[in-house]
Amino acid sequence: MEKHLFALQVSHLLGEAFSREWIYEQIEIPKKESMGDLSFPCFSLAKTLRKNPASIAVDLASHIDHEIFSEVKATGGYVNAFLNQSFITSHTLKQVLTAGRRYGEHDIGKGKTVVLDLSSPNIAKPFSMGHLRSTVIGQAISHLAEKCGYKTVKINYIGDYGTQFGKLLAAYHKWGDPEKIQKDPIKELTKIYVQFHEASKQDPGLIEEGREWFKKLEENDETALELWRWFKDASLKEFDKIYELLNISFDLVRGEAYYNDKMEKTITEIMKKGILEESEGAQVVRLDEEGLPPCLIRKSNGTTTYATRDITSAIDRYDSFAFDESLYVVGHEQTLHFQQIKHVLQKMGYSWADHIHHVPFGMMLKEGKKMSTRQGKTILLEEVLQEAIDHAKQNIELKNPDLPDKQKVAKQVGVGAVIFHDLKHDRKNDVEFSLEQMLTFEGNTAPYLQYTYARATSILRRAQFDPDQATDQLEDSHAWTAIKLIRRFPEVIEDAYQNYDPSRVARYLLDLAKSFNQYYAATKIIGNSQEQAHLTFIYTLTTVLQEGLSLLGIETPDEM
RNA sequence: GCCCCCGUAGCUCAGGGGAUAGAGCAUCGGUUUCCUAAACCGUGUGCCGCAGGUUCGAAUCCUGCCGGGGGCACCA
Repeated sequence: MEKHLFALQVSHLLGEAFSREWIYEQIEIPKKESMGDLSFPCFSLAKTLRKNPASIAVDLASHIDHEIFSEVKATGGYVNAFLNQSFITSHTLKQVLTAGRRYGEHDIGKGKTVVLDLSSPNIAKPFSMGHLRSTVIGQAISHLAEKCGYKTVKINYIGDYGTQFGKLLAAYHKWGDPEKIQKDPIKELTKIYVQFHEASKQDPGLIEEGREWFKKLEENDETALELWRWFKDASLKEFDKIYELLNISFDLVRGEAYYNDKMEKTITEIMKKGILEESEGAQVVRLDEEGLPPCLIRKSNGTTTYATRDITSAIDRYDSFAFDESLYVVGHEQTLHFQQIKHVLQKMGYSWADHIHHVPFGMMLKEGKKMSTRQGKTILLEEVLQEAIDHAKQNIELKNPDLPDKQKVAKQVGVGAVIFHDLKHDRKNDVEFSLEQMLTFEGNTAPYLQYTYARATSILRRAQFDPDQATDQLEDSHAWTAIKLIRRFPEVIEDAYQNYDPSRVARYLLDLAKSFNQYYAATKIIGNSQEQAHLTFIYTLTTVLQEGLSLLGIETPDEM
């Protein structure tokens, strides 16, 4: 509102030469609060107006006048505007009070559907830190999409097929111990899988055995199928424990194997479009015009690839959900793969292929290197979560031993810390795994945000705040930074969704909490002459903080 | 070899054409007769990988180089 008004005023003064849209885009928030609340740089006007930026700024500043601004002044080449704090504060508090937790909603996605591919762990393998990224980023994006008015369909596309299972079956017949597997399936299966890889270095014949077992699986050999089902069920049970901890559910859980009998149709279709070619005994779609390597559709031994499966599943997703956007929250090492399947779909004539977006993210690194299941280097998420919860429990015993429901709060704090540690980083960057950092509960962390929330709600509780008694007339400069941030919440949501980047919300919440803690340290609320107004402000802040954290999939205990 | 991403404080990271480059952690010091000290305040920190170029203005855009990572059809 204030930004539009500012642009409008500047636009009137400058006349036709510069569009209001352009002026609006130029407006920025000054680096330092002491410089003002909004700023318009005049440098690029200098050439056209043939005046130096500083005098343009002086000229503009002297002519801007509106009750929403308490002061407008020129500083160097900038026109800096200070907002009328009581007016804006009152307006902001009113907005949040009216909307409640719906504050920040948009209707840009109204009537539209977003399909998300997220988590997608592989059976018989541990749920790694890498899958955590896909899961929590995907979950946050789905929440953001819903906040923007979209309907979402969350799909967990389980990796339950491929040559790797042949290897696992071969390994099982060599070293498998049914009792041990029964007891701790993923650990035991991973062990023999790693063992298989070690042994195959000495004995390459093992790889051939693996291929043969996969062939049996494809031919529906009963022994192979039975084992495959066993491993799959056992794995899914393990994954569910983690999903329960993370508090995430899916609309559809489906394995790649689901598409086994549907791929011939896809291949036939590709062939009919005349884009399928023979190459080195295999069948491919050439993507020379796009500057990409060919997309392998059928291997020379007649079996299909995951590209074929992903093309088939993409078509199936469109047929089932008629999506407006289809997002794949998958690591950036698969960028090429998604470019390929998107282009193949386009060549097949599907215009909706343009609405497929790979949402890549960086890898979890260990000592600067990719973690690999084969080398047994993966870090188990379940262990990390457990350590985080234990650590939270210790903190509670130390700092708030009388807290009721300690175990529940420890879970909320520990899990929140792990989720937030992942989400606060820019999605695209690689993250160096550090248990120490994940277990830090001070500074830029989820526990910091939760603690802020708990302290704020604690005041409301003690003062027996009743939203019906709210008043929006607050005069307090300490609250100003937080008020301005609360105003920005809706645009942060939209921006984060449109960039598929939850870290923007994460960093925003840190700023918001920081501003509140500064206010809190400087203000005595209970007994204050404006007590009701302060409580109202705190109430709106907890609303935004809670809603923001909830978008990230993080819970907010009232006490901790 | 080719393609993509990254290089900012001791560490982990923001900032992605605009003002004196910022946070957190770590260091050191301070704040509790007061609503949760998982907090707040103060303190120090930078050839923004290197070299050119574009621009009134570059950490930011372009080119080259160096360093790290990922990918490049029968793994997914």
